[in-house]
Amino acid sequence: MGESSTPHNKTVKLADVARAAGVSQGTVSNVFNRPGLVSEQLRERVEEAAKSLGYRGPDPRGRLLRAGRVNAIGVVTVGPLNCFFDDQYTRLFLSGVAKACEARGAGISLVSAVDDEIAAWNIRTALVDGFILNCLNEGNMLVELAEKRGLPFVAVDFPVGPGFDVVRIDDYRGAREAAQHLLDLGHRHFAVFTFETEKEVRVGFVDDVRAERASFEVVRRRLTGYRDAFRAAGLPPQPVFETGSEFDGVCAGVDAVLAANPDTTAFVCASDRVALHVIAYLRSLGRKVPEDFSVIGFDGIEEAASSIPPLTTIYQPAIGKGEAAVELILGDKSDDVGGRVVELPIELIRGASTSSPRAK
Amino acid sequence: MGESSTPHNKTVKLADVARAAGVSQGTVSNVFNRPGLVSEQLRERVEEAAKSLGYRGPDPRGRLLRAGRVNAIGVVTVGPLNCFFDDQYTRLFLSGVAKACEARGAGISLVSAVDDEIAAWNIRTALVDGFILNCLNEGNMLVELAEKRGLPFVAVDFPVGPGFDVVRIDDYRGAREAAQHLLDLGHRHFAVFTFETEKEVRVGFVDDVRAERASFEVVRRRLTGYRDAFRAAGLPPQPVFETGSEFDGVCAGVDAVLAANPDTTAFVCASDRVALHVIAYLRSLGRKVPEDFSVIGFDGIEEAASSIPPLTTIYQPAIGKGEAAVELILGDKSDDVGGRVVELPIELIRGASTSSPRAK
DNA sequence: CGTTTCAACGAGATCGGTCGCATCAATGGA
DNA sequence: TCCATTGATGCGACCGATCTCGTTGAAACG
Repeated sequence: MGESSTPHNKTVKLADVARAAGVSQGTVSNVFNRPGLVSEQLRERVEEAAKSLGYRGPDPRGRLLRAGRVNAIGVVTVGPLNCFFDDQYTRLFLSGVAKACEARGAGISLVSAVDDEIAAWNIRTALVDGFILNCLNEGNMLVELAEKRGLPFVAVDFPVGPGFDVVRIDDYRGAREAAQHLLDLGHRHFAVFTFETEKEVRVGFVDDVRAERASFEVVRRRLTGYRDAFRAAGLPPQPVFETGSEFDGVCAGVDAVLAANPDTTAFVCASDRVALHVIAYLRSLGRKVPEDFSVIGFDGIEEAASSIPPLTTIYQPAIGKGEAAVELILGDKSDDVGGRVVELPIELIRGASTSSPRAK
Repeated sequence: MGESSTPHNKTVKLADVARAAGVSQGTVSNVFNRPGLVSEQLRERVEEAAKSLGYRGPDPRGRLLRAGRVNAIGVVTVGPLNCFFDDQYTRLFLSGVAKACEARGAGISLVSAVDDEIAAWNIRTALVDGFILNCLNEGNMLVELAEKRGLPFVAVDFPVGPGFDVVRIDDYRGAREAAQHLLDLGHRHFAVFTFETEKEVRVGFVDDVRAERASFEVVRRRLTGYRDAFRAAGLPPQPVFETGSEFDGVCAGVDAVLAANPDTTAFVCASDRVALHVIAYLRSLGRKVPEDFSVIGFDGIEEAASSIPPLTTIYQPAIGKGEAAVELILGDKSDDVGGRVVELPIELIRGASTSSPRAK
């Protein structure tokens, strides 16, 4: 009872093992990290000492401080952490990020930015080598915070800015192609279903002023694309409705649009998710797609291809965006001036959710 | 040209700011972390010095070494990183993990374990406060590695072991209920579609020996559940086919089973994903569900509820499992003896993919 | 006016490793 | 035999911040 046999009160560290084995710290470090540099005899002695002391190997914290590199990148998103997993498109994007990180042997840290304060703290203190900034609105604080942190970062779907890299698609063209596809089929009365124009979803019609002032540049670019397509076809402005991504908002949108304009024959949706909601709701109302209404999505997620009917949509390479973002951060650092822009191609996928409008 | 005005070659650190402001390091630290403890006058002086030196605030690496806590937990999965995002069930599980982490202000690190060596390195060196071990097979190295690391960890869907916590469901009962549901409907000829029985998928029939030796305990428990249900109903052993989770394997399974036993009327599937594949393939063969065949899934993912027909399935609380795992790691550490077991309830969801077999 | 008290701040000791360089012995060739 | 080379180790200096004490000064108190 006099003395404890195991020194459990203190964590054993490299120096303890070194002392016990009668060697220097550097040698112990080598035993664990570069065993080839150490003679077998000495190595065994050190390993024995380590085992008898219960040493578990070099603590990554000490290594980190010395090495400087974390070997992980942080993915930031506005909103709660689980929004990384709640959305199909985000999921695909992250899948690309994951694939590219894996290939480079890097890890991924999910950092949340539910509110401004948490975002600030997390971006200041996250243990990462760089950031991927997702779901941004223009002038977003995230970019400022990342700049302040001084680590490399990539902004996804963001207006090009000075000194940092951007990955994006041509949202304007995507929107315009979607509208054009329906125009080509003969549609003349549309409903445009858009993402939130402000930080908070506000289900309802969106007037021109609100459309032009939309916080998210993606939203502005797309709305402009639709507008230009309609205008070029000689059509008056078509109604724009902010539905958000949830089923309820979409239902409200369908109801409102059909009440305001019973001639509507085509729904132009901000995402496949919204489009699938539209189809489900129309079906529940006893209306058929594409016989009664044409519906076009955006994204090209898996569910869109296997839905009934298969969705016509604007495919964007979500996985490719994720991979590109990682490459920008982890890749060649020779010109770290930033300001590189990667714009990935989109493509119209002709499914069976669009057709010529029925003659009335 | 004699001297550079900005000392850009070295990173400025706390000590530099302290020297420039003529205060101690501790005071600078307080200015950034506990501003209230510092007189306004001094704070301004320090902040000015920091700004003029381009100091970006305390480096998290130093803080980490000193503080000890990373404030993040690592989620480990066998296989590539992107398998976190490629599977609906995993996605739900992680959504639960994310939610719980968010609530506690912790971050999430995704750590990959593609092969043994990478797993060993990552678990040894991941900057986390604890691990959630996912997708395990019995005797899996992951548990040993986590034990060696000496950090708290939770094993999900794993045989109970000494000294560590486990989150699971009653797979035996789930399987038995699934089979019983179909037995109650009058089915007598089944096909059981199972996950991989070894580390690598091997599409094909599974004999008793292989079934009993299955690497994954989940698989063994479920197969035992099915077997006991059939046995209790006075039925001979029913064919078990290893399909994996991909469409091709499932098609092969359907073909093989129908060729071997044309009387088959019911498919008992390892997951909703497999069940949906079965339904899709049967439909492509011109067979109807549930008129020609009954199909039951496992998991209760969203797609199962919205499929056509809605899937009958054994629901398991994937999100709840994730939350429970986080609670075990981050929660009350008073009894850190480990060995706690959280078993979450399952539930039979009656969809429309099962019915009484058609009289022949 | 002496003493207590408390806030504000400084000094120094960690936290746990890793890296560069010096050292020392052994080996090999001239 | 002697010097150059090579390989294995030891030594000490960081990496960057935070925590624990102890000190100081001034206000407060009797």
